[in-house]
Order: sequence, then structure tokens, then C-alpha cells
Amino acid sequence: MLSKDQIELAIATMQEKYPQARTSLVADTDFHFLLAVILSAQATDKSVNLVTPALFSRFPTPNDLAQVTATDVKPYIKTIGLYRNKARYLVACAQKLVTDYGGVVPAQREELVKLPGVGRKTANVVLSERFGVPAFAVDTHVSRIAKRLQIVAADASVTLIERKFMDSLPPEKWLDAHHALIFWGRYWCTARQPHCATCPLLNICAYGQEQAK
DNA sequence: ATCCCGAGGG
DNA sequence: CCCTCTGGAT
Repeated sequence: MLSKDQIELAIATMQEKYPQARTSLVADTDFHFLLAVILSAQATDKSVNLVTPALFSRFPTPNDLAQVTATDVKPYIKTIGLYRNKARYLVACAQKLVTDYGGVVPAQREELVKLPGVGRKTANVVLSERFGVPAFAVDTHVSRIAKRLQIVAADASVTLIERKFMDSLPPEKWLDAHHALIFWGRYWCTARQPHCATCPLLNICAYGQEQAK
């Protein structure tokens, strides 16, 4: 297991390589950002950004989206994986925003996760990106890296990974660290064929040392 | 634990 | 061809 100092150092190394790391999702309002994050589940942000301009233009507000059915939304997101489920989530989410929240995206996790299609990861992204609320979103990249670096055990839960990073870093660094991990996972410590041979973290990474054999 | 699910990369 | 992508609901 890595020590707290080693975790901090690992994050700093990632930030050094990807200083520009930040969210790539394009959205002007809280509502549209929420939709984009829901759509980004098991999909690349690039594929999400490809469909959102037309989607957002057609449905500017929760009210606009609450009045249609999933069938009406499908054509807009057909090129994204899991589009049937996501079409349902988007409409149901907009309807709940209208009926329960006055059309305003709530800024509390316990409320966000009540929205259809919004789980802990999506809620944490919205909180940290849009509302400035300290939160640590754990996705497939963060999870993979945490396990490869043995920041947590291989069978660790998402919430344990989340707590481990939160305990290792001050709240004001959580969002930047999250972004650094995402970019690290996306471009360097990739799921397949990661760049272990030339990795600056090789000296503290059991996984990388195993790969080098 | 299982299903959903198109596009892009290797 | 196979794997992966800023997961969530059942």
C-alpha cells in the first residue's frame, strides 16, 4: 500500500505531465452539464460532446425535456452506448427536476442521487465541477489507477477508493487530483497497454514492475 | 451479479 | 476481431 506522501507525490507527477487536465464536457448550464455527465456513463466524452449541441438546442430547459418521451430523445443520442436507458433517464430526470426541484439542479448529493440516472459518481462530478462542493468522483480510470498503484486493494469498493483519496489530500486539491487521474488513465495508464516501461511512477508501482518482467 | 450498447482504438 | 469508454438500475 502507498503511504499518504506517496499518494500526494503520485498525483503531483500526474499533474506535471497533464497540467491542462480538466473536464472536457461542454455545457453552459447546470442542467445541461448534468445531462452531459449522465450521458458520459461508459462513453467517451468526445462521443458525448458530439451529440449534446443538437440535444441542448432542442431541449434548453428541464421543462422542454420533461414534456417529451424517451422515444423523442433517442434519435439525438443514438450514437452513444446505452442510449435506450439514457434516453429514459434524461426524460425522467427532467421531469423530477420540474416536479420536485422547481427546474433547478440541486446542489446536495443526497438530492442529486434521487434523480434517475444519477448515481454517486455523477453526483460527485456535478457537485465538484458546477457547485464548488468538495467531492471526489471515482470512475473507471480512478479505480483502475488506485488499484494498479495499490493505493487500495484489488477488491476495494468505489466508496473506499473515494475515502482513500479524500483522506490523502486536502479538499481544495480534490478536483484537480481527480482531473489528473482521469487524464493519466485516459492517455498514460490506459486500461490496455499502459506505458509502464517509461512510467515515472514505476518505482512505486507494483503493477508496472510486474509488467516490465 | 447482470444487463445495457455504439463508436473508436489496437 | 476484441476491449474500453469519467455508470446506474435491477
